Amino acid sequence: MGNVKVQKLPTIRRLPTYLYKLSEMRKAGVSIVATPELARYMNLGEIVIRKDLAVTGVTGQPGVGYKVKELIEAIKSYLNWDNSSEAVLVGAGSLGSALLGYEGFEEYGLRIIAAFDASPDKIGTEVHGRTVFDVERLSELARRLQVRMGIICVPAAHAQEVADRMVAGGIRAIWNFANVSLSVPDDVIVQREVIAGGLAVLSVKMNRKLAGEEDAGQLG
Amino acid sequence: MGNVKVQKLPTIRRLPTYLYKLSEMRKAGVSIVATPELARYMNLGEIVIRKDLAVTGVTGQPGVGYKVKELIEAIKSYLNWDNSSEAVLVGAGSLGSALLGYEGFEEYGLRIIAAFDASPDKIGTEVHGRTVFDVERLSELARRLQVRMGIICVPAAHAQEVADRMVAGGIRAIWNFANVSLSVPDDVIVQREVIAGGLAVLSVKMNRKLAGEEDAGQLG
DNA sequence: TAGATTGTTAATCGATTAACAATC
DNA sequence: TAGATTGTTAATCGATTAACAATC
Repeated sequence: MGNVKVQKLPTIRRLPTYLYKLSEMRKAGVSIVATPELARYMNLGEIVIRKDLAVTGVTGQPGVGYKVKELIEAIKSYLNWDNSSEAVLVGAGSLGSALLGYEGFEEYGLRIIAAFDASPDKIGTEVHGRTVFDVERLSELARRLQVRMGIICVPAAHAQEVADRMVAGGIRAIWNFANVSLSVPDDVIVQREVIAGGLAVLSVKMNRKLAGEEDAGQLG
Repeated sequence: MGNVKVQKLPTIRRLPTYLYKLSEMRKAGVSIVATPELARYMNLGEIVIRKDLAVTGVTGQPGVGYKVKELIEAIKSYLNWDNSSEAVLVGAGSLGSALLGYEGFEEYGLRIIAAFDASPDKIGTEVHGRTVFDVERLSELARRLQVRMGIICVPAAHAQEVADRMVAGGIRAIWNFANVSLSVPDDVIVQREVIAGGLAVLSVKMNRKLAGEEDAGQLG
């Protein structure tokens, strides 16, 4: 179904959080960071931090710590976020607009260069500085713009159709915020985002809490 | 740090996806579902599905399948989504507005009953039918409304302050979309949502794909 | 040298997968 | 009965945690 087996998924999911923290530190002029500080920030054990950082290939200095700048570069390189990739977004509703307005993506090597929608009310307007095109033109423009990544923010009922257009337009990676599983060719990757998943985890934690147990991280 | 150790996290994260699919099926008049169909929908192996459904305590009928209605109720009950809980949301920016506008939450037992913001431009306005109050009134109103859950959609720099107000207002569960780790008392639960985590996974999948490996799910 | 921290190796734990008997 | 599917038990695999030597 167009996907790739990936290991160390929990670590990978945490990398953007490290990246954010490290960037803040660099801005503040800090050049060295040691595990205990990151552990506190991440709400995780020190060993977890060291194992996480290890995947990037960076090696720290015993008794001292890691170079902030080196870590930032290594994480970006590991995620291939150093050469910023371009994406198109389909569905300029509330979620789509929120993503278009999120400035943090630049830091994550993502540039959303165009938006698409099916509604005549939206086509031709600008959302956070990006023109909204007719979704009919998605394949054509994706191909012309040489975009490799597509973000789907349309209602579930239209997601497959949008995915088809993306594939036809040469898109090879889809970030899917719609609540459906997509059928795509084997050489196309789909990452589905289910925000409600986090809510489910929170709900279970609440229930458990009321029942008694203790201790874990905020990420999970 | 105010948290609970939870097992079977991957399963829990998937439950909302099952719930969505099952609700669709019920709407379509389907009353029985078997593993193979769900496996196809979820892009997962059949055994995973059966193990997942097992946590809800529902028992299927060999050779036949599970009762859709029974599954829906069991999942909702497992997540405690049957008695819908109320929440307040802070930060009526683009992400906050998107969440306020998301109708799917009702299905997930969540009702956002009020919104808060610090900006005079927003205070007093309505966003998707909810009045935006001054964040100064957060503690007071949360207490009066007897709300147990808070959703944070403010910039990282203000998140801790908002969390403090929530705690002061009697909120015991925080869904945190800001890019910081929050300090809260031990009896408060925080679930941090890092959308960029999904982007990281997608990036790594892309890189691996270019390198060659194969096969996995869309959820991950 | 003493203190701190890294990074490796081993042990534990949980999640995923496989095999298969039980059931409709 | 035959075919399909469930659910249990065991095997494999990977992730988390612990212990500790190596290094600055």
